[in-house]
Amino acid sequence: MDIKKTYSISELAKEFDVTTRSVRFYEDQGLLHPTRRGQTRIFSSKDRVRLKLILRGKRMGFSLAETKELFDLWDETLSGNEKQLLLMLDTLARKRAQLEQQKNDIAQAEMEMDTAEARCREALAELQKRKRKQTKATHEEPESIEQK
Amino acid sequence: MDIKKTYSISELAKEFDVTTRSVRFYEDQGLLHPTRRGQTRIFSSKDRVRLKLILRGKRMGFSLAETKELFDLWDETLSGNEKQLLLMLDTLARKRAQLEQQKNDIAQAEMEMDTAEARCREALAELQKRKRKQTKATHEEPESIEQK
DNA sequence: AAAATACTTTACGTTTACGTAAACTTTATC
DNA sequence: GATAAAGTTTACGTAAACGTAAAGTATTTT
Repeated sequence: MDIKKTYSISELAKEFDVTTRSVRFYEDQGLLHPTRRGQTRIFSSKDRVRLKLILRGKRMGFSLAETKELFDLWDETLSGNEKQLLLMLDTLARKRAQLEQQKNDIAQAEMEMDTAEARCREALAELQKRKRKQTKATHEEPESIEQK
Repeated sequence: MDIKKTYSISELAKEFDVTTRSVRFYEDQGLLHPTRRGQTRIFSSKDRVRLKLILRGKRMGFSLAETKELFDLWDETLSGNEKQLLLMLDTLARKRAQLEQQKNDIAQAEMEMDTAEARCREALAELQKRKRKQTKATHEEPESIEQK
């Protein structure tokens, strides 16, 4: 239960920081289904939710086509026959597998970033040590050390 | 320490299930740097690692350009001056934030898939119940029930 | 009513990440 | 030595996801 019932294109665009062009494109591709008042698009809170899902999907590396497939499948599922329900369960299982893969990828990436960061810090410490030595060695004219 | 030292283009392509076209494209974009024996490309195990990283990046929604930036930055970092090291640390922090966002996205998606699956199963159970009732009601001519 | 603001359609342009085909060379196999 | 297999360059093609005008309509503000 959202606060508002309907939204203009620019409201949605602003809220989710996308261009109106993108929103229209998503409609064009069948991902959003605003009604019209005259020419003007009126978006429902369902559309709003879907826009949110579209953008999350993008962050997770899903194409618009993939997201649309999910939307369509879910709509068909709501029509409620057994085959559709089973199909949806199947799709859900596959998507879960994909998410597992992504979680693994992220975990790997984090580990590698840990070691990368550690190496960076080591190298920095090494540089600092040398700097201090230098400072001691040239102790009588410390202004000779570069310090931008 | 990998098993092998060098790889042909088709070896890599097969191992990671990409086309040779893709591998050449990655080289063209400056992500891989095979040496040559005559015309033929010879890939090092460093190239192999990078290919693996490229593909993982793609699964995580990174563009080739982004991945290349990281590669380049890391190479510069290895040259070891302080500014580069600090820059790398900064980049690492930003990437971590990005990964956090992705983890949130995944967690959200998983929750939604949980409820979606639950609804599916409810709907299925509902259908089964109705079916059983039907069977009882028409108990004397059970062949009248559709069962494809 | 004039001007500004928000929205619309139509349509061509752009970037990314390759696919696909043509024509050629090099290397391995019979 | 012919032929197949694997590799190469060059170059045009394509789908996705918008960007960017252009030119018009509708609404609100002054």
